[in-house]
Amino acid sequence: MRTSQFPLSTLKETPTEAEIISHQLMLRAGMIRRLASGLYTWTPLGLRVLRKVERVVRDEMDGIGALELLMPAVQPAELWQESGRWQKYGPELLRVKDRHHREFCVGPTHEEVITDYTRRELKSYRQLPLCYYQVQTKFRDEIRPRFGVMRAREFIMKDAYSFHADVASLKATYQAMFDAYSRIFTRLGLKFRAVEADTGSIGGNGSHEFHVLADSGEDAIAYATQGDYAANVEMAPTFPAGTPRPAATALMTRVATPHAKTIDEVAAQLNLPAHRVLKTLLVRGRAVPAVAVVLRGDHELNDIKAAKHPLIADPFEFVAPAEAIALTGANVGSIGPVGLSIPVIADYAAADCANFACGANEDGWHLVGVNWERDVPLPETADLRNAVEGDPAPNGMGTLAIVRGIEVGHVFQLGSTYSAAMKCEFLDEQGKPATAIMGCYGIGVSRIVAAAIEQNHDTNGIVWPVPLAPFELAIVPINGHRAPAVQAEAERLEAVFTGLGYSVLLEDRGLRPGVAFADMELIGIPLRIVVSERGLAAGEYETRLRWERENHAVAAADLLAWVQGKLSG
RNA sequence: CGGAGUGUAGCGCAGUCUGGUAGCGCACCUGGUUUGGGACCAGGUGGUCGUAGGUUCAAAUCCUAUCACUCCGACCA
Repeated sequence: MRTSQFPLSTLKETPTEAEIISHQLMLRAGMIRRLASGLYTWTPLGLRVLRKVERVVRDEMDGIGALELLMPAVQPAELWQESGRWQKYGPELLRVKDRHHREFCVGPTHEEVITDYTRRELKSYRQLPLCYYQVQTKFRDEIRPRFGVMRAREFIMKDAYSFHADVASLKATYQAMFDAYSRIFTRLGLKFRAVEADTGSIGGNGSHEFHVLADSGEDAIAYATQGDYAANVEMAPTFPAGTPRPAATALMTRVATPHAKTIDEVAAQLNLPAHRVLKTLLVRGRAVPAVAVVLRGDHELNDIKAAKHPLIADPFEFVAPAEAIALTGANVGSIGPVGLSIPVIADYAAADCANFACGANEDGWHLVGVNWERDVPLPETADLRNAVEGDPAPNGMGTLAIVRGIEVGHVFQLGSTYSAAMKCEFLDEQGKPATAIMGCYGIGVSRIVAAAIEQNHDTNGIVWPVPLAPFELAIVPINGHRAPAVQAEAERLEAVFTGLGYSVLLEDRGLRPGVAFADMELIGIPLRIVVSERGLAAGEYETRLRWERENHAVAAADLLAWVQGKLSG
């Protein structure tokens, strides 16, 4: 391909709409153009990268025996009503009516369609297991699309679904999928982590998310400093210290804390660190109007864990501030466990505190030197907070560290949620009807492109991992339009490398070298070969790897081997 | 949906307070000089100032409504 024949519409300046680096660079490199909020056109350049991702994904899916099919993007409401999700899904589901006023949705996912397809085809356990996948455009009417294709409304996803006669078969396919995902992200050259994930409202057992590690990620991942434990922070359990509480050395005393509302304000007035101040939050109870949850001041309530607690309402909800006064006699900010008449649950870490401060259940007053058992009965304890950096790791090895990640894949043992609701059945070995067990497995194909840029860029632009690059090789002749020998040599190299199966972009716009280099760097071509009169005279080429800062002088005879060595790795 | 903000040429912006009929940089076109890290000179194309009303002799500018977009929050495979 030659630059004169290929639309490179690079921008020197960053459009204001782009907030994160991958979005900025995708716009500047001319990979995407916005059509409306959350809707993007992939340019020829951008599409080349997208296709590279798809190629690797397809290759690995085919490799584990998954079968590609293609389902409609638009789906009839009836299927969603059958699964119950027509009601559950909410406004994120784009619903449309056709000319006959029949209801449809633009598919955000395809569990219903695949289950419907399979129940029509599936007769016997002998057909199982089955595993299908597709690469398809999905639509989710996100409340707030942002970050370009990272969180777009329309996006491309690889979704796979498996059907099984028993759990053992499901687990085997789940493991094969898990391994295939690991190979995909490895092949794409991305730093990633598989983490244990919340199974959310869908239910089911095993679930892992695959995250590309990047500071701009929307998810927090907790991982063990030793061993390979990793989980979404919302999933990482915390534990009691397991050592005796420090001795009660202080006397419980009432202290005025005028106008102190937040933990920081209270801690400052009392001259105590935040972890010595306990906070008391009122949440809706399952059987009672309110339950008090006590946490260390420096910890955050985890509402997923809270909603799973038998005393706490699911879904989780805070008690309205006005109600708090009636229940405790004090406003939010001055509530504490001492003398409360509603049920109290203490987080493990809060229960391990001694000589702590807490609200006095009277506005403007706190208690200091408080101790469990001596001053207030030790309530029921539970894991109710988000794990933080330095917490003991759940695998018993080292402590937790926290990094940010971009979720690019999710594998999920669905169970029979959809197959039961939609009666996806088969005859088992005894000739009895049985319900299929399902797994589902997604990869955010378009999101991977953005995630890869978040992880691979520098001040000059994108630094594609070789497997993702829109072109592997850039050939830049210096003053080719004035030096026929240079131009001829550049074209010869183009033909040679193209013939060897490399994707080559030849710069033939007659630009000044600086402009040509800047463009090739912005769009992230991994390897650049410069052809010049100087080089020809010396019998060598100047090459540069995108992730390096120095040029290499490569003798003409060695060029082929050099390129092959760099691009095969 | 709540809060904040922005809409002026393809992109980045000034002009709005104080009304007088639209400008700068980049990009683009023509000619010339240049050519190893985003050149220079000269000339040029391109905007119903988001949209619709209103006030006024006169509106990018003041008023009203409306739309779009961005950010923060709630929400979320």
